Amino acid sequence: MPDLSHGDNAAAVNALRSAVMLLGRRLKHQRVDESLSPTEMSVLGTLARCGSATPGELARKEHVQPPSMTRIVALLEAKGLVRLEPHPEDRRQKVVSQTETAEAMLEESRRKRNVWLSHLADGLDEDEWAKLRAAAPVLEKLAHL
Amino acid sequence: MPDLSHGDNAAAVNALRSAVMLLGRRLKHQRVDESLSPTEMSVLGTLARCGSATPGELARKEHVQPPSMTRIVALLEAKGLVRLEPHPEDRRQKVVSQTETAEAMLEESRRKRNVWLSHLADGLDEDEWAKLRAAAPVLEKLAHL
DNA sequence: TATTGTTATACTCTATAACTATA
DNA sequence: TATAGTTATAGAGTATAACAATA
Repeated sequence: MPDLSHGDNAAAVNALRSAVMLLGRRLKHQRVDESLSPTEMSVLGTLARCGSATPGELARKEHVQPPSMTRIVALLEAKGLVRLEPHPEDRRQKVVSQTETAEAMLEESRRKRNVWLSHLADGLDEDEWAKLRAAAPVLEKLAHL
Repeated sequence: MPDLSHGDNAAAVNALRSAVMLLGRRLKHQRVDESLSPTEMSVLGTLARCGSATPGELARKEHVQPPSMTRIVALLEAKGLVRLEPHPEDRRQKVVSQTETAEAMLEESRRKRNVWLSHLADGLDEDEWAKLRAAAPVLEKLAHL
């Protein structure tokens, strides 16, 4: 493995870090769904993919501490977006799954996201979009590393 | 401009958003410099590039409200990393610039960042790194759009 | 004893509103 | 009047520590 690109990687990591923090701050405010925090949104996305999960599993997947996930799940339940059921085999655990309301809401948020996307599209050319599309799965992998 | 890629862009934005929020949370904790928040770090980076700036300019560049920047600058000053001087032409404004301590600290943080980078390098192959390097400037542009 | 989830509490970062000083 | 910066205050989101119930 050649180490030539190490310096370039360092520069890239530098740029990524500042861009990620800045984008994170801005995304917090440009929410596609008012009244739904980024992490709540992310949990719903995870449930849409996985079907259902225990609070502990969700905490691990979102890289959040268990007490934080307790709060997030409680908020989602209060909004009618998830359902909590007893675990069939282990009475300590619970099973969290999304409701039909959540599915409808995710569809609606997809629509709103496209509006925001149109704004961004004006600022980036096709070549830049191609780079973003290529990097998106890598960033996801990186986030979960 | 063909609209064929719009759906793909939406998917990419989706992935980017969740990756950005997740990475943001993790970066908050995996700080290259203990006792220096991501935004404080970012401000130092900006000052390193621009030489000096007023609190208002910094707030605009970091997309933070003026009172937040007041606090950040005060924290950096307390740590001896920036210097505040009166503006030569406008007595309402101030000029913020980095100290020699800050430069030394940035160098030290660069060293620590490479340690973290080595960890990441194990998880990504060269092709993935190439995609990240290509996307890094686009993400920065996006963050400032 | 170890593990899952919760409660209680505190901290960090940022925002909004109201104020001061200068232009 | 308008602008730069500050002070005071509040809110969102997360963490740690201590606890309950179950394994």
